[in-house]
Amino acid sequence: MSARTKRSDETAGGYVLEDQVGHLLRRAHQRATAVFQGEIGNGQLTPMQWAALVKLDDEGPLSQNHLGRLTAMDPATIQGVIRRLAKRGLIERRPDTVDRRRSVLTLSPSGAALVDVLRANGHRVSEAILAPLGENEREHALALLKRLG
Amino acid sequence: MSARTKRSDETAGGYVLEDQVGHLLRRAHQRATAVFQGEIGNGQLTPMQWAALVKLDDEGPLSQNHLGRLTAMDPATIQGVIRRLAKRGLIERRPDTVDRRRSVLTLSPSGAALVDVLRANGHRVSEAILAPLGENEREHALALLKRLG
DNA sequence: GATAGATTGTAGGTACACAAACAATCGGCA
DNA sequence: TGCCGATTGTTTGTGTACCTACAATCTATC
Repeated sequence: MSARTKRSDETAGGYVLEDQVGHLLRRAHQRATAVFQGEIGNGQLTPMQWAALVKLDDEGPLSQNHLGRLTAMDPATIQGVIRRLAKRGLIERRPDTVDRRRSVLTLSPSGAALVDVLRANGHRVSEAILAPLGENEREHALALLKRLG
Repeated sequence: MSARTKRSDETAGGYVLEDQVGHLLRRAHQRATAVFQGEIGNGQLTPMQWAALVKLDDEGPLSQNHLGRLTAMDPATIQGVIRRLAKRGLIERRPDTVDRRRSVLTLSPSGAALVDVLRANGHRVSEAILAPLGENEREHALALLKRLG
């Protein structure tokens, strides 16, 4: 194999990059984040930061690792996300009086206000990502993705 | 809204993070890369590096940017991928005699050998990622993902 | 043949993503 | 009470991923 005989010349059963789930998932995710940047209405905000803000708004005060689990982020990853959000004043951290390992996270007033304003844009983001699919296919796509997660 | 009234208490139409395509795509992609690392059989190799190697094997010598386009990578991103693969001796770069801006990439003998050996594992990776779905759903899922990319 | 515009590769900066290793702290159990 | 294992958060290191800006080079057009 390799180099001389092109894959496209071969019969079925070949490994075609464009047909692999992993590659397709990566490309779809790529486009999804690009759409997010264009539609969320706040150039600073990334998808992860948005997820953290929304979850904090929905669930109320949480520890850092707990928020990470709810948003599917590594402890090392959520740490950076929180640091950047705190630096911008959207999140406040205070030590937990009961468990001295933890710091409790809450949305700042401006953080909560931002979430309220941008929630509508969040719906627009999801619609734009799903735009290539018909109305019936969207529910089906979501169901399949949930099983693949 | 925000903080006091939990989203989960509200009626339909709320913005639930777990139901957003972007979030689901991110989680599915997350799992896909984890499965890759476990099944590809080479601890060093990442999904992007694998994509670059396979495409080079399929298409023969290519310029760096061209390879990036074929694998859906930014010029700045493919640059790093190529640098690491070249450092490990899996890819060779030589200046293009015709267009002096370009450098032509080829698989080294060991790079080509690696692709040959691991192609079978590539199929195993894709199957493992799709394992949660039934036989009929897989084709449908691939088709939907192609339209979302 | 000169020049404007596009393309190629590089560099610096920011932001995920995860593994590995670590100190501080908590919880349960002897 | 004392200790061991688990949890919390941090740090370091590597690898995507994209933006902006840039120098070198090519191409199309005049």
